[in-house]
Amino acid sequence: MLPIGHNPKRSAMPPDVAPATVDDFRNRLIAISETLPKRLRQCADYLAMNTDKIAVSTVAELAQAAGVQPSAFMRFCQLLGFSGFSELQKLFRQDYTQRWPNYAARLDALRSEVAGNPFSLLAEFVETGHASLDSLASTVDAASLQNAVDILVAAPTIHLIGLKRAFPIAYYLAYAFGKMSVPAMLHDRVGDLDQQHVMRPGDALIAISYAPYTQDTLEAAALAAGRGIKVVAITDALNSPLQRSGAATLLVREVDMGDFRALSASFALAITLATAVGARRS
Amino acid sequence: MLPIGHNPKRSAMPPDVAPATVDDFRNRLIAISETLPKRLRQCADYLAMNTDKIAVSTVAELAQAAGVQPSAFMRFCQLLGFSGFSELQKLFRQDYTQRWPNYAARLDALRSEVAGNPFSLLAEFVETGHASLDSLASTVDAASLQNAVDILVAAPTIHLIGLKRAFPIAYYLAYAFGKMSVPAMLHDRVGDLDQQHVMRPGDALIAISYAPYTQDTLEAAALAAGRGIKVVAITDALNSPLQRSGAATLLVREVDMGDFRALSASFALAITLATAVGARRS
DNA sequence: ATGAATTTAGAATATATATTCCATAACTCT
DNA sequence: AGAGTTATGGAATATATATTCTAAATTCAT
Repeated sequence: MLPIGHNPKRSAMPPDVAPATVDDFRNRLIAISETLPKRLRQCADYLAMNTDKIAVSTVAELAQAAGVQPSAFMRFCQLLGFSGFSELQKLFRQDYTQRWPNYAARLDALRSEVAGNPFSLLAEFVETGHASLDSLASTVDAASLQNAVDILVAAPTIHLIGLKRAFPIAYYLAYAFGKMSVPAMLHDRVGDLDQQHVMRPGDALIAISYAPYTQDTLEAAALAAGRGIKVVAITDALNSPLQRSGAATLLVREVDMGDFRALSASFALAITLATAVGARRS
Repeated sequence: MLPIGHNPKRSAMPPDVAPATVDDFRNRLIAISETLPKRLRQCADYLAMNTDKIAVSTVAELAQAAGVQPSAFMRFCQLLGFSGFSELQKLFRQDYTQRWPNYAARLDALRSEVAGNPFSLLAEFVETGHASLDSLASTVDAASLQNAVDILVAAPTIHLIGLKRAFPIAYYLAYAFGKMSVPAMLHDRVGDLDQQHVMRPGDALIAISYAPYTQDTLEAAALAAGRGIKVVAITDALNSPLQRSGAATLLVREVDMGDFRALSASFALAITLATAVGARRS
């Protein structure tokens, strides 16, 4: 009956004292999440990724989101050392009101701060990311997108080429197609493509290149076009050399900041292509 | 008895429809606050300066803070057009969480609409990209970022590992570091790292992994940590296994849609790291 | 200053939400 | 395989919280 005294059992025991700060909470969460049974682990995993929701949700909501019964969630709170959910929530509500006006205004404030501060730099890149995403709606139109999807859906195998800065996108497309069992081949040099048996009639090639255009990518596109393979180009200018291969072009203007360009817009476009093609093929 | 029909009395009447957005709320608040009797005006004034507290407080708390009875606060909510306080609070809780939309419902909507319409799919991915970028402000804090940059600046060589979905980010970091002549090595399997001579004392490792975590990445981080190499982790959960390597963690929540996740936020963070480190090194 | 209308405070009630309990299911260990 | 232990789901209960109601106070127009 007495809960006093130490217990050498395998799963974690609630400590005598509740976490007093959000950091305490974090640490305790990390500490116990190794040794948790299924449902309680679901709670831990969910909260680890969604700490921000604690302040504004009910147990019922959180429990459902974690795929768990409210009672399980309750027991989890107690394992963390709280008397119940209310106490946990109180902690986060306090934290929320403390560091507020920041949340929305923070980025603005930071942008004006001294350059060289990494955090204000982050604010800048976040901003350029937003800008790039916004521009996507005006550079890509529904018809060309539809056209590109149609081409890709019809292709037995989709070939991919993108080098240097464009490589992450080509890779990601290959990864996504793979996940959806869409036959795709990622190429990282023209040599591969050059062999007759690699690209077969009816196949399609997605070529990705931004200025200054990578020679290999252009060659690959030209090679494919020469063999009657349809080319879908993801590029950044109307007069991009990729156009010369008669490619179905999807235009992406990444806003650049200094020497580097974010790829937010390109990725949004890439996932769209992958998902749309995946959906149509299955 | 009938509340129908207009009333030409001096003080404001509740409108038929409740504010649907935070902006609506603000406008309505401003509109009526001129013509309010004492206690209700106190409510208005208090909320005008403390809108952020609405999501995480009870009527009793807010009423007390405004120096008013709960019932007065109640009547104020109704003047605003809400059925009661709960409805008002719901608006603000949603506004706070809306950045992490409810995908279950959303995906269903998409599945029907999107099959033949890639453009609306693109719109969705653009939106999730925006959401992910916004979330960075709340998951990454200035201190951890600064800490990570410090670690990387001090390292003679920066090692990079990120596989599967995280690979594009690792690759991009390597590319960016390369452009800035920061010594960096991209690893794509643990084997490389395992050799004593590859990671030298003082080096740092950037490990990138999102749930479900790739075993090789975790092993690499553990291996590095075991040799006293400092680890900077880019990951998505507090209890991410990367934490076990005592890594300096940068938390990124990519909003996911279905099986795929955009990488907008991760890239913004990656470029920031690269640029900040590059600037400090040169 | 007086009556009518409006506003208010506080108690009473309704509702939402957290929390506990217990029977059953899933493990562990021998 | 079977006893003992731990974990789970769901209903039952307790508690917090929102909301309504009414009598009293205040305000306003005349």
